[in-house]
Amino acid sequence: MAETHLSPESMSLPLRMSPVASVSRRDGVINEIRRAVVLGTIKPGEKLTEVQLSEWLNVSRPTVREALNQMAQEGLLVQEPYRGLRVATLDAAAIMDLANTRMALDMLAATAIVEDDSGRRMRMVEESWAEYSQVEMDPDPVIRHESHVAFHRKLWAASENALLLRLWPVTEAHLTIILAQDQAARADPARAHRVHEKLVDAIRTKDLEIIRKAFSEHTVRSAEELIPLLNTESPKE
Amino acid sequence: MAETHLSPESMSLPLRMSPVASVSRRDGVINEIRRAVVLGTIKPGEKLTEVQLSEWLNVSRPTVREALNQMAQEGLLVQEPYRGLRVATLDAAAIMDLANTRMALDMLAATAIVEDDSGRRMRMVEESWAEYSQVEMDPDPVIRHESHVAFHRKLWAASENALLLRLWPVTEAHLTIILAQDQAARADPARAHRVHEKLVDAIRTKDLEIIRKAFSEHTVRSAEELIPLLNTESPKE
DNA sequence: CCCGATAGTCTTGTCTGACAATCTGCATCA
DNA sequence: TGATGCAGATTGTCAGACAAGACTATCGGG
Repeated sequence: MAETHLSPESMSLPLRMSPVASVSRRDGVINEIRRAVVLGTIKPGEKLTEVQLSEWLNVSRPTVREALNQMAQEGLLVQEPYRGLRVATLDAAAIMDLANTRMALDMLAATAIVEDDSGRRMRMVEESWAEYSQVEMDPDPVIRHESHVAFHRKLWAASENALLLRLWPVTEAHLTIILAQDQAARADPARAHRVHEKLVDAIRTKDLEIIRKAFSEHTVRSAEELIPLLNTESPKE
Repeated sequence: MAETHLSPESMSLPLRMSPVASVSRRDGVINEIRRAVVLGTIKPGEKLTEVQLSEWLNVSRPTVREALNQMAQEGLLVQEPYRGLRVATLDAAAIMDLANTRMALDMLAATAIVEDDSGRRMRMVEESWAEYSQVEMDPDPVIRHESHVAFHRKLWAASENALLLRLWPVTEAHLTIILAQDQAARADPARAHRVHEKLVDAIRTKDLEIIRKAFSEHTVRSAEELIPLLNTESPKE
């Protein structure tokens, strides 16, 4: 996988319409590493070195370093001083922590959405759902993961709560780790579609109790299903 | 500020938890800038340049850069590509966002604390309260701010929710900005003491409704009081 | 006189190369 | 055999440099 150079000059045509703000090289590096984690190319617990990655991705060490710092701050990587970085591993407790925290924040977002009389926030939800529906069946698991993640981020964005949006990257990192640990988790896009459709339907009712049940179904239940699947092997290198 | 070496061999008991993990120079820079923001030395909206800060703090530009990146990620600074960094400013909506989000997450933490039968989490709350009480009347406003912030962080830590702890830095950054924008907000330590005492008392009852009321009193009310005090001057340099 | 284009400058983004601090593993010696 | 110390590896930090994009001010045209 050494030939994934993100040389911008190779493509002279400015016709890429991806809204990815990957203008900077650092963002490119981040995307590349994140993709490797999602794909399982880099396994949880595996050690990463700055020089290795800089050769790998054909960028300088400072650039790699900035990317790694950011990802460590988000929690996708864990950093031990003078000892390197590893892809984070999460245990059963962490999975439940994520589920509980998302319940709280998803409900916060939902409350803000249903309390908006202008209908703008609800419209944003519909937009997110439409975009998600378009690509959810993509054969590329990375694309599916990204669209899934983007859907939930847009749900938070629809609440128009500025802090919530800032909390998202950290939440997403945890989510990514968990899904990366269990490959089977993203094996059933049809089921994912049904669950998310119920979620949107619930939000449309504007009944917070119904919404809570739908989120519980979506988040807590899937977490409880995920925990027994944990392969609890010790971190190796 | 360089002589903070305390040899770990001197104390053989592994009792100490976090003396200051500021082993690195980057953390020193972060603390320095954060302190300047809290003190009002750097005002919201003011522009920061990397070279200026590196001369200022006597460190290299890459080090300053790493610090600035981290703080931008936390939200204390806002970063516009090729245009520099400024101390973030928050409007009334953002203050209410912070209050609502903290309500949700504080209640999540409180729920985890009261549901813990071992009593360990409640003991952590008591510890946090004891530490906070010791320094809350310190004449240095920065010390007071830090102890206040540390108290709330430890409340989240007491929930033993790993994700919550990772969400704290972003939350703290918003809190810091808001308090920095309104100097008067930290002018009354006695009142702060009463409010926080009621908070701890409420948690001791283990009654979630009482706890909710206390947090509401603490968080939402103070936010509503803060909003009219906003000096809505345009960002200058 | 006012307005728009262009050049210069400033700041960030990135690179190269280097050195110090620290951890790890292996070899040596009591 | 066990402890010690040295060498390699990796991170943390530094210095200097250049390119890319954005801001500013001057100059020319309407």
